[in-house]
Formats: sequence, C-alpha cells, structure tokens
Amino acid sequence: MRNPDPLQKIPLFTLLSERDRRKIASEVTEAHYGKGEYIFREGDPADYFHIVKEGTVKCVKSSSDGKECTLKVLMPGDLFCCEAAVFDGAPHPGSAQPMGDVSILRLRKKSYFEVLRRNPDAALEVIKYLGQRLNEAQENAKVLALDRAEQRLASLLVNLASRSGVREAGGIRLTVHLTRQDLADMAGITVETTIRIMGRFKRARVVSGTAKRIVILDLARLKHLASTTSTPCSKRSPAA
Amino acid sequence: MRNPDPLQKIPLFTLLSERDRRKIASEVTEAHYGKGEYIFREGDPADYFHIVKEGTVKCVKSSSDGKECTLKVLMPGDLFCCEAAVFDGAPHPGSAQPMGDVSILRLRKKSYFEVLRRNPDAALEVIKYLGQRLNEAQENAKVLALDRAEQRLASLLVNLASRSGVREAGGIRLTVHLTRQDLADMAGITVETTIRIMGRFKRARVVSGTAKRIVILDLARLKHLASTTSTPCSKRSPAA
DNA sequence: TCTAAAACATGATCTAGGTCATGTTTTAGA
DNA sequence: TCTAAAACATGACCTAGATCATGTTTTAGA
Repeated sequence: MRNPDPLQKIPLFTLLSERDRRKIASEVTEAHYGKGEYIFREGDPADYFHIVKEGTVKCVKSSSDGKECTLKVLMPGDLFCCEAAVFDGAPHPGSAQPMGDVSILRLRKKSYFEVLRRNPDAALEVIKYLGQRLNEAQENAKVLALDRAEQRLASLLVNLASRSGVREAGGIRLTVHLTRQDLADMAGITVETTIRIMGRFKRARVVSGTAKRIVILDLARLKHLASTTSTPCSKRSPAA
Repeated sequence: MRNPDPLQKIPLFTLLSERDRRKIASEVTEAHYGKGEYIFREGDPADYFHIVKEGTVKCVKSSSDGKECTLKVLMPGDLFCCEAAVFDGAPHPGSAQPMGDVSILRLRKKSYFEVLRRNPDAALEVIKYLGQRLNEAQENAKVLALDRAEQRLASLLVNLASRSGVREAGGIRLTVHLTRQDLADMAGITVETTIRIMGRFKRARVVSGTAKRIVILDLARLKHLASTTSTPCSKRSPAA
C-alpha cells in the first residue's frame, strides 16, 4: 500500500499547489540505508534533495587531516543537502551518514526548483527555512568560537532536548541515540572529555543514561551551564 | 545628483523586473554610520534588509559572558541581516558594527518579500544566495571545531584574499582594514596568539604588514598551512 | 547464552594557547 | 607637530583539554 501523498506533512512541501505536490510526489524515490553506509559523500555531485523519512541521519564534514565533525543530526521530516543543492553543479560540501537504519526520500533538485518557480509562497517558505538554518549554523559557530567544553556540551544537550526530547517521568528523554563519540563530534571536543563532563553532569543529577537512553533531568540547570563559565558543574556539590 | 537605480548592480536585485526594482529603489533609504556606533544590536527588532553601499561592516555575536566573535565582514554590495530578516518578528541574532565610516541602504523587508513573490527568478536567486551563506557558515564551523590556531588564521587569510584581495606587485593586498584584534575575533583566538602567529607568517615571508596594509605574499603556502597540521609555520626556516 | 566488539570510564601525562604583565610602535586628531 | 590612545609585540606563566594507556561495562548477533 503506497502513500498517495507522502510529502503532505513535510513543511517545505505543504505550500505547493496540490497538483504540483502530486507531480513532485510521483518523482520522489525512496531508498534505504544501514549503519556504516553513506547516503552521499563529500565531493559527490549534488543533484538531489533528500528528506529523512525514518531514522536519523548525520551531516559530517572532515578536515584534510582525517578528523571529523558532525554539523547536524537530522530527524524525520528534515530536509537535507539543501546547502549544496542550491548550487548548480557544485558538489556536496559534506557527507551524510545514517545512524542506524533509515529511509530517505530523494527528489531531483531540478524538478523541485521548477515547481518552486510556480509556487512563490513555497519559495518564500524555503527562504525562511534557509534563514533559520543559517541562523543555527552561526549560533553554532559562536559556541565553537567562544565557549569551553562544558558549555558546548550543555548547549548541545539543550538543543537536542528541544529537537528530539520527549517529556517523561523525571525528565526529558532524547529519542535520538547518541554515543559519547557522537556528542563529542558535535561539540568539537574529544570522547574522553565528553565522557568526563557527562560524568560530572550525571553526578550532579543534570543528565542520566547513555546512548540508547539519554535523559535530561534538569533542563534549567543545563541552560544555565550553557550560558556561563563562572559556575562549572564540577565545582558544585552533587545536589544537597 | 541622485542615482536613479542604486540597486541595479546588487546581485540580489538585478533579477527583479525593472518596474519592481524601481519601486523598491524608491523605498530604499540611506544611512551613515561611524566607528563605534551600531547599525543594529543583537535583540533589536529586524524589520529591514541592509545593504552595504560603502565601507565595511562586521557581523558580531557575543556570548553571555562578554566575549565577542565576528561572524563575517561585509563589503560593498553585500546584503546583511538576511539571517534574521527572514523570520517574522524575530529579533536580530547578532549585531552589525561599521568598521570605519559606512553608508548603508535599508529596505523594509516586507516590501522586498512582496516583490519577491512576484519575481520567482529573483526568489530562487535568494535561495541560492542563502545556500551559499549557509555553506560558508558550516565550513567556518568545521574550521572552528577541528583546526588549530595557525590553520584557522591561515584559512581566514585565504578567504579574505579571495573576497577582498587585489593583485599587487609581490602579492595580494587586502582592501579591508583588519587589526590583529579583528582577525582574532574572526578566528576565535586571542589577540596575543594572533600576533604571535602573524609574526611567524611574517618571518616566513607568507604575509606582511598590519591593519591598513596586509599583504599576502605566498598564497599557495598559506593554503597549505590552512589544510595541514603536520608542517606548522614555526618549524620551517624563514625561506632560504 | 556466549562472545567479540562497541561503548563507557578513569588515570597520568603533555601542550597549545589562554592569561597577565610590560613594553614599543603606529595612528589619529587637537 | 605633539600627544594620547590604539595597535602591535614579546616574555613568563598556567590551565583546559588533548593524548595515551588501560581497564570495565554494555550491546549485538551468532
């Protein structure tokens, strides 16, 4: 049984005319990937838009000397490769890797642009979306440029809580599964440092759990830790 | 004597119909700022697009504990505040400061969006532009996350060379005037470190000069320094 | 259920680059 | 042209966090 309009719920497609959306939908193809594979690699030609249908995907960039950083973790509904897809002929500036089993919808970017030309409201929506992404990217750059490890990790967890957190007895659980290594790659620090800081957070009852089940116990405290260098977590006693 | 169509040469406006461009032009107002002033501050309401007409402007973000980082230096023709301007009602996520005397054109964002709705090609152009900016921002984040001070500074200088460099006998001179502090704020390092590294670059005949006159003498070498951690500048002898 | 491979954890160093202190040089404006 | 304020420069020191080394615990799949 095929979904007649798989794009209806994806923000960037809802504003299209129904006719155009159907047209686009008929051109969308679905693909599946597993851990260890690449959806695309840095330098590959960028002819498609990608949409996460199920699972999570990470956008990765690597430096010339082998190190990697994760720019963003994408969840169902997120559109990706938008950075590259807007250039004509330019290759992907980063890679996309599944973090487990995922299904991806892909759409030839040429088709999408044609349709956007006929749907100005949708085009403005895309402008808005890119503006938000740009904003996030710059906020991220600020954190990387100015904050120290503990603050970076705290900021990251706060962001993740709002993007993938579900309320639960005693805290906010992250639905994305992130190992310490994943967190490290996102915060621009090493695994060891991440483990140590997460250990402190744990002892202070700010977060709990590992990869499969990370729970934010004290969001307020975490926000505070993200925004000040003056009271690092280590200095405080583990809750009276 | 007033320029009848000041927007004609600005990339994001050339694709508008002449009629719309004139309409927009009639709504554009010009403003002047001097050193030490703010064009807008973080948190201010963002109702306008801004275009640099003359001079240079820097986009700045500051962390909660006072430190500042410079996200980008904007030159004549650059459009800014695009990050914020796309949200409805959201405030500016950063400040804009002139780096000397500047003239700025400002345009109510509502007007621009109305016009974009009627000019799909121009809207796609904006999408493209934002995609590029997003790309730059992510590239920047990568550098901040993975590279060390020397590489960051080298990358920065390479970028500046391509954005504001003019060929000159013996090298590429930067038309923007940047103090060591400015470079530091862009690279996410301290002034002292910047001065020391620039000193090394100078001794190695890779760059020369200060603020008013920075010249890149050896772009190839600089590119190499930007992309590898294995042969830092200090280790090499200052050219045989 | 067992087992190998991930993931998590912790301690012992080491160092890039931050911080502080104290000049010198350049620049701008009176 | 003089002078105060920026900007540039350099040394001494110190720490956050990287690196390396060596476990333990958890997870997945046979």
